[in-house]
Amino acid sequence: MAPDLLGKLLVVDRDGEVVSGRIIETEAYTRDDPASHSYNGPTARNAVMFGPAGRLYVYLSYGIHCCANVVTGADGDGQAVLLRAVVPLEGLQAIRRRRPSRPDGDLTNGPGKLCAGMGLSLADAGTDLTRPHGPIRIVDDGGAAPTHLVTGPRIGITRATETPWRFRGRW
DNA sequence: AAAGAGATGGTCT
DNA sequence: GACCATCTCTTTT
Repeated sequence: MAPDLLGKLLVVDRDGEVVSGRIIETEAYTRDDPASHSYNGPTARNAVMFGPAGRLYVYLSYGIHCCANVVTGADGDGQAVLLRAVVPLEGLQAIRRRRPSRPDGDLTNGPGKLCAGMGLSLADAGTDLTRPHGPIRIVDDGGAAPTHLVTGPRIGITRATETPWRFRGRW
């Protein structure tokens, strides 16, 4: 489920450099959801979404930006959670380097910005995020669950806009 | 501070 | 050929 990812860490650990951020905003997308990439069934693009949970689904948005999702459904379900925002934790230097002349508050506070700042791209699609020593992983460092949730409408979609499946953690 | 528009390319009809 | 799960820069209050 989407809220379960709030508070966890997205860690990118490669090229001898560790970058991480705490997930503070997500959106849920399911198979029976008109706004979801999986709505019309499996295609070449969304194949990862229909795979097992815990994999990274990355797509190209508006021809320019990459957006990262965590597959949350069982194999064949076509369900994923879009990572909308993280708070930088480790590797702030590297994140700033990838996002030149942006204020600190705008480094990873959006799905495209998050990918840019953390260095994620289409080439990373399909990565198993549950491998303890993998290059990209979701980590539960404990005690980081939000004290409460704020839900709201999803952003940037034109269908099923009334479905309040955007989740922001508050601490 | 808010609003508007352009960039840019894969995917699906 | 239309439609985007967005971002950034420029223009206007």
